[in-house]
Amino acid sequence: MSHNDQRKPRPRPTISDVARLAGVSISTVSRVLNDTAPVSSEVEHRVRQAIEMLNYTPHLAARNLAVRKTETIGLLLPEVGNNFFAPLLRGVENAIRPTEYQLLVHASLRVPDPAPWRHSPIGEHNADGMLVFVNSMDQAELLRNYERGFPMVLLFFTPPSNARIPYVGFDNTTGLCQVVEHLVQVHGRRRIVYLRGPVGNFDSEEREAAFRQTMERLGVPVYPELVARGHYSSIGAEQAIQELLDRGIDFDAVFAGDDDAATGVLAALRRNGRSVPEEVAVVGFDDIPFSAHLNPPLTTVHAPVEQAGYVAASKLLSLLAGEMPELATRLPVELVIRQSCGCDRTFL
Amino acid sequence: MSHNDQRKPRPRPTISDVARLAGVSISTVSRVLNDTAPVSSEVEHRVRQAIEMLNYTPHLAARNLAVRKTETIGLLLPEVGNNFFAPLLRGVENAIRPTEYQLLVHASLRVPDPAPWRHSPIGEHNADGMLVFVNSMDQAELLRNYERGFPMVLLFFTPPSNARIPYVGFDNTTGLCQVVEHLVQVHGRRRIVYLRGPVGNFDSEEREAAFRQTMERLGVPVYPELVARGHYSSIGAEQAIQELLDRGIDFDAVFAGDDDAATGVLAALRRNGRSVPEEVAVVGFDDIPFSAHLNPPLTTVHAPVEQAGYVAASKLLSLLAGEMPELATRLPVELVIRQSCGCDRTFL
DNA sequence: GCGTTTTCTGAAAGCGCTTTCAAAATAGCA
DNA sequence: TGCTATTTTGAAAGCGCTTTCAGAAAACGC
Repeated sequence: MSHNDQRKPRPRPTISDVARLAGVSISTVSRVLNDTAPVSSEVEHRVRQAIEMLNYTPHLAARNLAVRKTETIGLLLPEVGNNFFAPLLRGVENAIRPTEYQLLVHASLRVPDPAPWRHSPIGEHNADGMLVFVNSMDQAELLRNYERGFPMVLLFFTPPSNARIPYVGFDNTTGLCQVVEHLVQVHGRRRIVYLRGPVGNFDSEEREAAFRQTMERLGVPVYPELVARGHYSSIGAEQAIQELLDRGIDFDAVFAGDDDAATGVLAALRRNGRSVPEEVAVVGFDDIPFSAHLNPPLTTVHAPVEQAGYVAASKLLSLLAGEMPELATRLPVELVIRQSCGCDRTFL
Repeated sequence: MSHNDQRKPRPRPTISDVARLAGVSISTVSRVLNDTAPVSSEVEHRVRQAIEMLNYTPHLAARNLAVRKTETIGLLLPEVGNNFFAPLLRGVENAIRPTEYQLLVHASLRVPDPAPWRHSPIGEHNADGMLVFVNSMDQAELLRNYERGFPMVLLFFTPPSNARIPYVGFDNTTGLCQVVEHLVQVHGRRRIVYLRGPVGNFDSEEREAAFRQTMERLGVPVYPELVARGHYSSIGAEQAIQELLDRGIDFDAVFAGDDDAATGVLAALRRNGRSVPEEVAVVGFDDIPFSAHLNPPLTTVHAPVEQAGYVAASKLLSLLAGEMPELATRLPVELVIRQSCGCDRTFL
């Protein structure tokens, strides 16, 4: 109803205003702004003074248009509920900070686009390159961007085989191998439930393959009734476990998929009076900060999320610099043993 | 070293390319793109076809320049380590999604700026308005933007008294009052340690004031040796508690500042063999998802972070629409009682 | 001092789009 | 059919900046 009554909405000064006030041409102002050509110190001083007085800030859109670069890199995420966006972002930020680039973040909810000609909300038109999180962009668009030569790097999934797009992910295979070996070799568990992530999730599928392979190698069967979907979420996992329990299915360990899911597993088990780790051991994946504080402290595999963000952004930066970074990076993960597996490490 | 060998880096098509291919003028193309004026259906069809063929996407910087709007709103954050970044972003995204706006996120590390004329990395020049998180922008710049009439809304802090900038925060006072009352009235605690947040943090100061006030009202003293700084972080709080313990200071409860800090408190206490809640009760603030899974489940006050993001973004949107939203919003918080205070709620 | 470099500066074009403004095409009506 | 009212279209200016190009000024050499 009422008007926005912020005061003095005088129009923002432009480069011409500065030029006029300093008594020079706009070219000169531009030169002192960007230091692209020598300017006599007397003139430079006048210009700086004018800038100061007017409180002038160059208009980025105009600049971008003129130089045909946006100086921003995009980060495309799927639904933002995920607990590891914070560290991921931190990594990206750290890589980007020393540069001129800005970060444009977009969380796509994957709604079908109303305007068919308007492609992704972030792309060639508003970014010089982008970081694509798994499940945030469909394959067709990914390919289209690739064909156009638009710089991208993929986070936590690999590109279609014919596209040479750099990506970074975790060494899921080794991680799973280690945690499973630990469960069966040191704790003698055999009926291990495996909680998958969301359907179509790359990491999830890779982990499952590694799981089956390791189990086979160790000679312990993967019981079909013990693999369920935990959706990498606390409540999803809780329900999955509850259902197994309700169906009277017996198990002595669970790989939760990730740590979020592990908290759900812990909750379900506790509510049903199953002791962890005595009756059932539980392990996660990711090692989010809270894992150490769960009850019992969670044995999990540490995934360097922040580093992933950093590495991905660095790759993109080098792509933008015209270089071709290493295509694939698998960040090493590390088994961190606490107590939920049955080990007796003292806390912290 | 090697070149970026993505193929076919043919230049992106412009509106002129589309016009030429469709055999019309660029004005016409613009019109079908934006539906700003009637276009005969035959022509419209040709244009759409051309757009399709060329896989054309309008260049946003150019468009922004022409219309003098950026269609993006900025979100300025301090260091992104914060655990409630994810829900906050989710709220903001939800509010923004139905609109045309994009979200530009910038985490400022508060480094002194090298180029003095280049103000905030996000501001008038690249956004139509912005959401300013506490501690992410200095007062001078805040005021400067305000004077210019640049739309902003503040998150978790109030503006200088002479600036009518909308803000949203939590009802810290009520929250603190409730949790403190609970501690002293139902659990009879009297020697309560109070862990402050980071220096200069608005919420922290507000909470401390409320704490002192409530204590006074209840007639229980605030012992100076019991107030320390927990920095709203797990390890900060852990150290603070450890130090109190080392100094042999006695206490029977601790208000941790926030839930992150509470996990640190719990860890320190456990490591030193103090039982929670029997010997010392601990409570937090925020109610992050993990709080329910801590050992023991944390009694805390629930702060609707996602809602805060949503409300803040909505306010900004209405500011952008030329309206003046309600200036101050204090989101209600709610005491959630679990077990770390000494209550015996069954889990979940 | 005078021609020649070298340094500094301004005019003007152009980045890709929107948006007047007026002309061209079409429709409406007598 | 002729003339006006209406719809559809294109030319051109302009958004705020960078950058080429060439001219002006200053510095240099002899």
